[in-house]
Amino acid sequence: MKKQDPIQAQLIAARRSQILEAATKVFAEKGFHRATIKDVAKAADIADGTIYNYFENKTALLLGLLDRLNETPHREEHFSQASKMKLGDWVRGYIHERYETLGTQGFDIFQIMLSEILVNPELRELYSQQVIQPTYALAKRYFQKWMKEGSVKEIDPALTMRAISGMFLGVVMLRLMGDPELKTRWDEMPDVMAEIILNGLTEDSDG
Amino acid sequence: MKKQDPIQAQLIAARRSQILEAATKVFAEKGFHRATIKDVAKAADIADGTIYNYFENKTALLLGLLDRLNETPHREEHFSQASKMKLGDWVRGYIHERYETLGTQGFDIFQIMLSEILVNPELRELYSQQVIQPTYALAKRYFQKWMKEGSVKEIDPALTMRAISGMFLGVVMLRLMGDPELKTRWDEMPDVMAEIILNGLTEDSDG
Amino acid sequence: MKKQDPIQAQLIAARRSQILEAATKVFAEKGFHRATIKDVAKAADIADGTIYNYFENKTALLLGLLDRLNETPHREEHFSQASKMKLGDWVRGYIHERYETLGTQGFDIFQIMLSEILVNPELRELYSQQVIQPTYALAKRYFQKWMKEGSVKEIDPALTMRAISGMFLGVVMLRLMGDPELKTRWDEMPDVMAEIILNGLTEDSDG
Amino acid sequence: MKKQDPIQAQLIAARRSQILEAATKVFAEKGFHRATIKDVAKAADIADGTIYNYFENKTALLLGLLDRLNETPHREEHFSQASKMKLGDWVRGYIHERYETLGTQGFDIFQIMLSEILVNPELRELYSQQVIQPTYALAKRYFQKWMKEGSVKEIDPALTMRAISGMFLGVVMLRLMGDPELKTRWDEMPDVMAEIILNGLTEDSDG
DNA sequence: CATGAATGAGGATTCATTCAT
DNA sequence: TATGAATGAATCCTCATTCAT
Repeated sequence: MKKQDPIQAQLIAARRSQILEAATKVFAEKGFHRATIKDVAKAADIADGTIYNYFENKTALLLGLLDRLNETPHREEHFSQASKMKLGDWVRGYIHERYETLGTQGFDIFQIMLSEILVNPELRELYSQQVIQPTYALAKRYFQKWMKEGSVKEIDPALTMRAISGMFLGVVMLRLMGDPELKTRWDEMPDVMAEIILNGLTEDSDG
Repeated sequence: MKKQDPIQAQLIAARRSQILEAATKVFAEKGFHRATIKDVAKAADIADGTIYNYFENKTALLLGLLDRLNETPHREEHFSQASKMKLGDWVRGYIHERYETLGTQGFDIFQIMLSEILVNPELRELYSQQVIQPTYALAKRYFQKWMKEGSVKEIDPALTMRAISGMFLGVVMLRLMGDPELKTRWDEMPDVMAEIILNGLTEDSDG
Repeated sequence: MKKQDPIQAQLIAARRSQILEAATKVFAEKGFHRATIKDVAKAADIADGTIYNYFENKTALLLGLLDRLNETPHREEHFSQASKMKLGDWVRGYIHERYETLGTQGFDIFQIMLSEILVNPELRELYSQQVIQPTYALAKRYFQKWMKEGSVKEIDPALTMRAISGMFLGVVMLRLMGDPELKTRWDEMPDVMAEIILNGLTEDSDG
Repeated sequence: MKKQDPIQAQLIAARRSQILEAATKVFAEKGFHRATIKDVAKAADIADGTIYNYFENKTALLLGLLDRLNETPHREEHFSQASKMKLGDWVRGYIHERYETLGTQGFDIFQIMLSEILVNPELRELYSQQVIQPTYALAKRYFQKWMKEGSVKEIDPALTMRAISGMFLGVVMLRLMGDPELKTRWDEMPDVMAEIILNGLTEDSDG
């Protein structure tokens, strides 16, 4: 009431950012459960109680992180370029981009998030609604277009999408689980995955 | 004073089994963190303290479960049949089998396990050593054979294996995250996945 | 810079009133301990901090409420009519009036107040000084008059007064404790109490 | 299972007693809200957590105290002697006894209890069920007998009982509120109260 | 080995109060 | 004076683990 709403809103957003920043760092280091609110507060250089002025509880910090991850991605943009490219290039590009958004610290926090998602229904639901479903919806449109064009075989789009996004997710999981090969040769994965997705393992004529 | 080792050993093994059985049930129901030692003890119909005669601490229960999951699988057996079949049939069969070992409760406990693996380095290491690496080692042999035979293209085996097992893992993850489509149509997934792995999404002639 | 004292004083009084009004409502609804300063501030439509410009701390709000309850009562007035009436009528009237000042919300706030008085020495002292002692002092005068007139037996006035006001208080307590009979038939109590106080339970001749 | 049930039960009862003893002392000194579980644990010379093996939560300690107060009283016994005595003697005796059970520390703890009862519905309900209602039920029987005998006037028993027990309660309240007169002359109160209850304030002939 | 009562460190959360603006 | 964000002490309760019996 005292200050103008827009400025207020900015301050609030800034403080929330500051807290989420700290949370990202602390959670990535110690994991969600081992990290305490005090840890986060210290990292953000504020008092414990202040966190509760911006987040309902500890779990809400995770939800906040999720929201944040979601601000970045330009999924739609990438899909929209599909029509302009050869399918192969597009797939490689897509994988690349998807994996780039994870970037360094992204892995750590994605690891924490996945761990909690597996165990926390609320978070799971949110992730489903905010990340998975929208992606499927988007992908479906293009998939159908490709099928009509004949650049993609006539197969069940729903399950195929799940197999493919499963591959993305699973490869990340394997890396998160510490596979050294994946860590070292991470940059080669998009090509490998794209090749499998597009052409499979067998020579052209097999079945 | 001590009884004969073999009998002792059997008793100990039995008691461990009893406890792990209980742990499986309880963890699957409540998750690892929410489940208490008391819960497990009750489910096993023994005293809290007794558990500590067989497991060093709560985490050791998870490690125990992991060991246990590994007793079952007949990975080697399946691989050994590879030479006898057409590649396509073999892949479909393998996926089927892999997913069957999860069965009902398997999903719940795998969910818990994955969640912890992501966050607990010790567990992660164990999982890597006992499950992932052996699988890779095994798969690698056959992969190379297939390549020599020409039934599989010449591609990097290490990364390819990771992409494929990533797909297995990721699809399970997506189901664990609550995807309704995957729950309903789970039985159709092996065929879809096999088709992609073998032939990719594009018609034979594409690139 | 300061405005004239009288206006200042009025503003201050008004703001205090506004706050106490809100406190009454909030305390009655949630109880003293469960109610937060924020609750009161919201109800008063002011900022938390403002309350501290008018009251030293949370407890002072209760003291303020007590002061306020004391502005209302017309104890003296009622007593002053004693000489004009028959004793019986006067007693019945007094009880009626005393209970009327409680009125709906009165009960709730009295409940809170009593609860705190029992536990908070400062409040207890204030209640004693501002409510109990004045009442006794007043009552004593009339009591002695009635004794001289012979309309009341020669008994110890101090203890008798305590027994009688104890009855008033205790009956309210019983109602506050949720007695359904008292809630339903509350209006009949003054007559019952008056009858006991005046004539006791036994027929005229007993002892 | 290890030790015999009866011995077990005794140990448990003893520990509960030990804790309630400590709680009585601590609550009486600091009040319910100001007293911490740690305080009680220290007073009982046990660890904080141990309390929670015997009581669900802090409030349960109060409920436990209430139960305990209820073990003592010999209400029924006293009432059963009613037929043998003159009404006047009986009433005086009853008041005496009722007030004796409070004895020294009883006042402190009753004070805490009342304070909480006024504010805690659960406790209120329990007090109503375990103390108030049984007393009413018991009293009602005798009341009706006395009326038939003619030793008590024909008045509404329900409300009369409430007026009288209200007097008991209220006088205690006034004492708890610190009335010095009541503290000093407490022993005289039963006679004063009995006189009022039996004969009222007025000389025999009045109305 | 089995028991389960005792332990007590640990952590999320609340909220009265302060104070810079 | 009004504001309300920031503070951080305070506390209930949980639960893995120990150990005397």
